[in-house]
Parts: sequence; structure tokens; C-alpha cells
Amino acid sequence: MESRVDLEKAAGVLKLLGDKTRLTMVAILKQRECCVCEFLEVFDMSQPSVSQHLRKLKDLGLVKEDRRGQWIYYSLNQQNELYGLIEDILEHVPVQTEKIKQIEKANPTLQCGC
Amino acid sequence: MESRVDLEKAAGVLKLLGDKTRLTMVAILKQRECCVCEFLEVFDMSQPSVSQHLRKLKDLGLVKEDRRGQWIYYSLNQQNELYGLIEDILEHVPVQTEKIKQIEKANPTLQCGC
DNA sequence: TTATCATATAAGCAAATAATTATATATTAA
DNA sequence: TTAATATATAATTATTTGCTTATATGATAA
Repeated sequence: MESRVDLEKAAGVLKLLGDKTRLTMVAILKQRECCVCEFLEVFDMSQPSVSQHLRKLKDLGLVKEDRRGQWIYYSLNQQNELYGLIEDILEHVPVQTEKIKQIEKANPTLQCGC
Repeated sequence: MESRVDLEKAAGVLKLLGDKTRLTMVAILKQRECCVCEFLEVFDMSQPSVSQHLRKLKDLGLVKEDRRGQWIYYSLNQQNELYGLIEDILEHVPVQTEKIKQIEKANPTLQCGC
């Protein structure tokens, strides 16, 4: 088993994941990295809202970003000491295959437009 | 593995446990049932605050209560479909042995005063 | 350069949250 | 019955949260 983390840190993670949007984001990122415009396809909210949720996840170190040209890709930060907790939580949450399909159908970055 | 639960329900549990007081309560209850006056020994807040936290945990079915005379004992509800999630989360959180000692030293219900 | 696209940040606001104090309820003891 | 104890509920308030719109930044394309 992985080591236990400070209770206050754990509570911080749980608070972040205690939001439907962010929990879905993290569940999606478990399957596949995403950029903001891809998240916009599956969440019924404004671009700033999506960015702000990602910012909170980034501030706690749960996700990391990788700019590629005009896009910024987000992925889970497996180096974070709380990654094990996140993995265990996600075991209890439905896999987000439908949302992934939705993203790939919309294909907002037109990566496979050929 | 246990079955995955609805994402919205999971988010609800995480939101509740995303509070330091409630996460500590649940961690204590994993080790030992407690009544309200025992929780009062370890949390630096008023009795209504403690009761309200317990109420929220009860409303989601995470804990159950058992009245014994003038005391009401709370314990984890192992029948809840989300109990597996809670167990997994608690694996990542420090065991609350110090708080248990603190409760037993204060012994607010005087159960072993003999 | 200028225009466009992707994303971030700032400001503002309504709703939710976590505490408090005051009061009500339920049990036990006198 | 009355008093005391344990707990719950109600009302209030300050803080936090999650959204919005408006604006700024940064990269690419014309």
C-alpha cells in the first residue's frame, strides 16, 4: 500500500473532486489527456468556467499542462503524492467512455481532419 | 472489485469528506463508534456544529445513529453502497489513534468510571 | 503587421457552506 | 413533577464557491 498522506491535504483533494465537473474531468483525464476546447465539448458551461476548474486542479498539483502550439493539453500528474488516492477514487466512478467518444466525434482540434 | 457508483453520488460523498472535520470524524468512526459528546472532546467547535456535521453525514447515509439512553452513538454505515469508496479513501488518511486516546482519556460518558 | 484562435485572468454576483447563538426535544434522575 | 443532561433544530451571518461577462495574453496565419 502507498503511504498515507496528511489528512488536511487529503481533504483538499476530496473537496476539489467533490464537484461533478471536476470529478468528470479527472475521470476523463484518467483515460486520455485533453485540451480546454475538448472539455468545452462535454461540459455545458463557458470557457472561463472550464479554465477555472482546471486551474484549481493544477493549483493542487493534480493535473499538469503541456502547451502544444495554440493548445494546452492537460493530463493527470502521476508524480503527485496524492495520485494514489485519486486512482482509488476513480475505481468507484464510471469510466467516461461516452464523453471521450463525444470529444472525438466533435474533434475540436481537427487533428485528424485528413 | 466493488461496482462503480453513479458519478454524482460519488461527488456528493467526496464533497462531504472534503471537510477536515468530517473527514476526521469518519476516520475516527472507522476505528470506533462515538457519541456526540465524545466528538466534542476532539473538535474545537460548538455542539451544534458537531451535530450539523453528523447530520450531513447521516443525510447521505454514510453514518447511522443508535440511541442508548441519553446518548446517541454514531457509526459508519457499512450497508451504504458508497462504503467501499469511503474505506478506500481512509486507506490514504492517517489513523486517528491520538484522537481516540484523547476521547478515552476525557471519557465524557463516564462509562468506565468504576 | 494585423486578424484570428485558444486559453487565462479579472470582476461581479447569487447560491452554498460552516460557523455561531438561541431554543427545542428527549432522556434520566431527584 | 421538576431539574439536569445530551442532542437536535432554527435563525443568522461571514466566507467560500461556481458561475457569468469582459478583457488580457499568447500562438498562428494572412
